[in-house]
Amino acid sequence: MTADTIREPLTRSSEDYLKAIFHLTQGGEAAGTTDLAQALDLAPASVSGMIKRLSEQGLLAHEPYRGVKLTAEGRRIALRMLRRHRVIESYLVARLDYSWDTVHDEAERLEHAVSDVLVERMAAALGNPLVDPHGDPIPGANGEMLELAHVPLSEVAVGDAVVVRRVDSADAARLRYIADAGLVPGTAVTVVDRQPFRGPMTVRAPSGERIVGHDLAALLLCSRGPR
Amino acid sequence: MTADTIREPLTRSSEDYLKAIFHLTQGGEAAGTTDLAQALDLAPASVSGMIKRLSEQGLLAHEPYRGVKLTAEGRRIALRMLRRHRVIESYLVARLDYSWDTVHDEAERLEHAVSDVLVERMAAALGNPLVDPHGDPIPGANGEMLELAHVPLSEVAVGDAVVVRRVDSADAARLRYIADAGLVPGTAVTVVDRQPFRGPMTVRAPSGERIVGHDLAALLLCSRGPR
DNA sequence: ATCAACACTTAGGATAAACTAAATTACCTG
DNA sequence: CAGGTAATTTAGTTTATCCTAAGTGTTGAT
Repeated sequence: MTADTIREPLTRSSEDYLKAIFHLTQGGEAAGTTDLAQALDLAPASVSGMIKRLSEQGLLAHEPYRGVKLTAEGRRIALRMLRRHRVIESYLVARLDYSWDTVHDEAERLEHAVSDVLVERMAAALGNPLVDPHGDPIPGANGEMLELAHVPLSEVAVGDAVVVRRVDSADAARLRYIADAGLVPGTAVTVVDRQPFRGPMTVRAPSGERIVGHDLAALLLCSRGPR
Repeated sequence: MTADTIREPLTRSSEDYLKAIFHLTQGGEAAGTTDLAQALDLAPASVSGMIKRLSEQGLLAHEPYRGVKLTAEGRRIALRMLRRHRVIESYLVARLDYSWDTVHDEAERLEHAVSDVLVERMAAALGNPLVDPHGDPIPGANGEMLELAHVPLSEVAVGDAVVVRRVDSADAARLRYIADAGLVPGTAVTVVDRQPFRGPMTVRAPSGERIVGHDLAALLLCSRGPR
């Protein structure tokens, strides 16, 4: 009986915290207050306060001085936000002429304002896509998400041929650079050379040979097969 | 030099106040605190407080105990919100299968979140429409608005033929009723009979003869000519 | 001309979310 | 294992927006 509390609608801030925590805990580790503060561009003390509120609402599991993880409910909400964000990005790019480097900020605001109905209409209009324009998987309406075994380009061996599937960045300038270099998702590339010690690598792409720095290569997630 | 202050972005609340004041002052009269409170579903005291803040920001002209009007700047912002709202409604109906009775609430939230770029993209995608699905004129990007000489159906004389152009209501149930009665904008109707003392009237529409109450007829704005 | 009713404003308080400054805890290093 | 550093939390303040309660202004009816 006490199980399903009547949940009052979350604030924008709360939604942003949950999203950020979701991202930070992708690796399985709890998210630290400072990391969260950095991700959200807030003072650590502000984050401590919000962590307390969200924990009281049952959305976070907080071990003081140890960090936070999402509860099942918190995770459900985070995935809903992620779905919204990625469906919106997909729709804006496909139907309203947005480019993949400018679409993030718009989606960041809209994701807090759209209704579930609108998200589903947009998804349906696009044929329920499984990935967004950056190659990121779009969680389903029930929270299930395609999990793909991608390898960062920075870890592909010399001689190997892979396909760029996903670009792990929201930075507009970086995304434009990647597009200009002809390394968008779907591009087949072969590693020609790799320098050690996080040095640059050389890849052959349809657009020609490119020298790619290690940090950038680490953001280009690739697959060997057709997916 | 002091003329153009750097204006920090308005809050959602402020935008809603400006919109409501715009509507209430359409007739030329100043808007009273109580009317505003009713329109926004807030306590009058809260409205007094916000009026003070918005006046200090130069968006309202407030005569204590006499009501408020918009300044030029306040009006500019209100028209921008109105454009957003009506462009969004138009887009959702045209492209995402919304019906005219459900679209209002969605637009009400989105109008605070969309960028100018997105609004213009949506408008362009629809060929820059001049009216929204309810027949309300959409202000231009520069604030100019088509002003049409419409007559409420409730004031059309017996025997006269007019075309419904605009429905002045945001209430979903009422809008559904109007659609069911076949009286959406664009419909040609002839007044067959009118009862006095705000009584019902009978009109002939393509869908058949309809008896329309006075209050509803007052919401159906009509024109005689092609517009 | 007064006063009751209503409209409006002021005063004071609550909540959410941010901040800074100060205190506390954890952990690594020597 | 003591101490220092970095991470975290607590305490107290600020801003925006709402509230209720109380006080003030306006006005129409007698």
